[in-house]
Amino acid sequence: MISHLLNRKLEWRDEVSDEERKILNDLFVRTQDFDVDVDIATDGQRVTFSTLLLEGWAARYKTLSDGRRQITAFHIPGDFVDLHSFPLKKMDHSVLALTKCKVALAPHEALRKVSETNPHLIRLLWLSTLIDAAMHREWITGMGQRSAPGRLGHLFCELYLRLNSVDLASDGRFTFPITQEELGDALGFSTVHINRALRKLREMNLVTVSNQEVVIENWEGLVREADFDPAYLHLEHEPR
Amino acid sequence: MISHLLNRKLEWRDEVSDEERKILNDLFVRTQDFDVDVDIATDGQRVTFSTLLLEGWAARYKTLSDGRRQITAFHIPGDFVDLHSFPLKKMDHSVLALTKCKVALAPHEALRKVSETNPHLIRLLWLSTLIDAAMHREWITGMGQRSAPGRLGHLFCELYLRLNSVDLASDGRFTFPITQEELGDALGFSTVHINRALRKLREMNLVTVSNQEVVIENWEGLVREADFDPAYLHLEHEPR
DNA sequence: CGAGGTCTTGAAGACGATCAACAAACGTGG
DNA sequence: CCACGTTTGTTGATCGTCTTCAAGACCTCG
Repeated sequence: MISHLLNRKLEWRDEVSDEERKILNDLFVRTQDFDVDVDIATDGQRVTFSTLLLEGWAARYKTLSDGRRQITAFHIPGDFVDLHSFPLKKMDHSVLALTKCKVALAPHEALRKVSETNPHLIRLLWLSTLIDAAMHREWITGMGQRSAPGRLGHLFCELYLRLNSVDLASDGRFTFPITQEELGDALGFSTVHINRALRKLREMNLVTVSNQEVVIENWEGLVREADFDPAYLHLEHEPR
Repeated sequence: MISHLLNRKLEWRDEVSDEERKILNDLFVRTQDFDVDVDIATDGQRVTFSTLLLEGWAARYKTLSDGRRQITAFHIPGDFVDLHSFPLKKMDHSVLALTKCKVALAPHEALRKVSETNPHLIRLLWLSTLIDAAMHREWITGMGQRSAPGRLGHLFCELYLRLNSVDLASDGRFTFPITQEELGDALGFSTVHINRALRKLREMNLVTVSNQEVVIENWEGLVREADFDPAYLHLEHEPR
C-alpha cells in the first residue's frame, strides 16, 4: 500500500476505515523520482496533480526578486506536500527535493471525486492542510520571538515528533540530511550564525548534530529552552 | 444577508450559486459583540462554533511562556477567523478583538452537514483556509528576508488588496486601527523600531500612517520596496 | 481637564550579518 | 581506490540593524 505513511499520519488524528484506506490508496496513479536539488513543483505553475512524499526530504520555499529564498516548511515521508494545490489550482511557492525523493501522484480529478463521495475523508485531508498552517504559525512565532538556539531547538522537537509519528525516529535520534545553509534559509539566519547556535546547543548538552544525524541528548531541557508545546501538531485522536 | 462579505470574498475566487449563498447564510445562528482587547477565541479551548468577523479588526496570536506574544495574522470583516477550528476541534492559538467587533457564529454541526451535502461549498471554505496558510507563508518570508520598512510595506499592500476586495478600501486609503505595539508584535520588531521604519516609509513618500488611517502615496514604489506579488492571495476566478 | 495610553526621539549595547580564511567531508573520474 | 575539486562546516573580526532604557510630547476620552 503506497499511502501507508499517509494513513499512519491520519490515524493519529482520527479513525480511518478500511474502505477509506482503500480510497486513499487508489488516489495515486503513479510514482515519480526526483534528484537532489530539483523542483518537485514550481511557483506559478498550474498543477493538476498533488504530490505525496514517499521517500526523502523536501522543502517548500519562496524566492524574492533579488534571488534570496525563504524555506517555509520541511517535508518528510508521509507528507502530502502540495495537497493545497487542489483547491488553489496554482502554486504560490515551490517545493524542492532536498535529497533524492520518491513521490506518488494524485490527480486533482480523483481528489474532486473523493470530495463528492467521502466527506469524512476530505475533512481529514483538509485537516492535514490545517496542521501545515498551524506549523506555519508556530514558525512565525519562532521567527518573531525565539533566539537562534531556541528556533533550532524548536525545529528539532517538531521534526522528532513528526518523524516519530511515522516511525522514522526513536530514542531521540533521527537522520537529518539538511545543510546549515538550508537551515539558515529556513530560520532566517546566516549559515555562520546557524553554526554558532548549533555549537551552543551542543555545549548546553541539548542536541548534537553531526554526520547527517540529530541526537537529542536532553529532551526535557530542549523543550524548556525552545519553549516547545506540541499542541499545535494536533496529535490527538478525535472524531473530525 | 449576514454572510454578505464572506460571499464577496468567495466570489472573487469562484462562482457561488444563489443556493450556495443561502446555505452559507443559514450556517450562522446568531451574532455576538466583543469589546476591545477581549479574546474571541482562546488557545487550548475546545470549540463547537466557528466565527465570521462582520465588523471590526481582530488578530490571531500565540503567547510564549514568558508572556511575549506573536501576532500571526490580522483579520478584517468577511474573514472566517477560526474556520480551521472545525476540523481541528481545539484552538492552538487565540483570536483577539483589536477593536470592538461583531461576529456571526456557525455551529460545527452545521458545517459538518454542509460538508456532507455540498462538496463545492466545502471546497471553497477549504480554499479560504488555504489562503490563510498562503498568507502565513508570505509572512514567514517577510520575517526571514525583508527589512523593517519592507515588512511594513508588504503588510500595507496585502491589507489594501484584502480590504479593497470587500469594498473597505479604495484610492490607496484605508482606516487602520492598529497600534505600533501591535504592529511590532506582528512583524517581530520593537515599537521603537516600527516607529522608525514608519518614518522611513513616510520620508520615501511611499506610505503615511496617521489618525488611524493608512494612505498609500505611491503604490508602484511601495510594491517595489516591499517586493510585493499578490499571487499568493489567489484573487482569481477559477472552478475550484 | 486630567490621566493613561500612544507616539516620538536619543543613546548605549546586544545580536546577527558579512567578509574572509581555512578545515573537513564528499563524490567523481582516472 | 586514491587524488583532487567542490561542497559543507568552523572560526575570527568588523559592521550594521534592531533592542532596550529613558524621557518627553501628543492625543483621546471619561
